[in-house]
Amino acid sequence: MGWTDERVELLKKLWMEGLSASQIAAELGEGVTRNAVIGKVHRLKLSARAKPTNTAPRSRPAARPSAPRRPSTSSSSTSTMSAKPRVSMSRPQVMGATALAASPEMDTEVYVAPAAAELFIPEDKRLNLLQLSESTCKWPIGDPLTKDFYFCGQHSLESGPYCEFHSRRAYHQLEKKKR
DNA sequence: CCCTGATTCGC
DNA sequence: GCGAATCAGG
Repeated sequence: MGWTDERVELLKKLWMEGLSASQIAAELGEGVTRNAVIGKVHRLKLSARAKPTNTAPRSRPAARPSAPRRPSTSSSSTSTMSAKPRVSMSRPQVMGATALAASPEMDTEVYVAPAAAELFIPEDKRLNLLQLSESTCKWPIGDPLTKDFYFCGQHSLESGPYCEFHSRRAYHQLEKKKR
């Protein structure tokens, strides 16, 4: 779908209201990605959303060595393809003053706090060192010097040695700690 | 990992 | 003009 006047206006409005590109894309409907939104925003020259008192130096040589762009026709490269439609994503995710701008459906949502509950592994699910396997979460729990030590043991992700919960946890800690 | 906007460039 | 891919950052 092209950019009709209406859609452009909505884009402008939402952008100026401070919504993120992905949120605007979701608002505009299917077939519109956040990249499309950002691209359009740039073309409209309304990038500067809020510039109180500062001349942004815009220092960025950017880097585009010579990597091949889109492979027009995705031939059959024999490998495990894991498609991720990225469509079923509708997340309010409150941020700043943006939240009240778009709210098609404000339902009575019940928020169930995850927290500690997910960290508790029933005894019959705990694993010792010898019980670990490829698809087993290797997140250690407890004191290794004590009998009170075991591994998470949940089914681990393809992308790592941990289950979803612990994988996320490990990552965040690492990035934050990173130098 | 999740996400953000910015940029480039084939179409 | 459009937007996917990529970059750079949080």
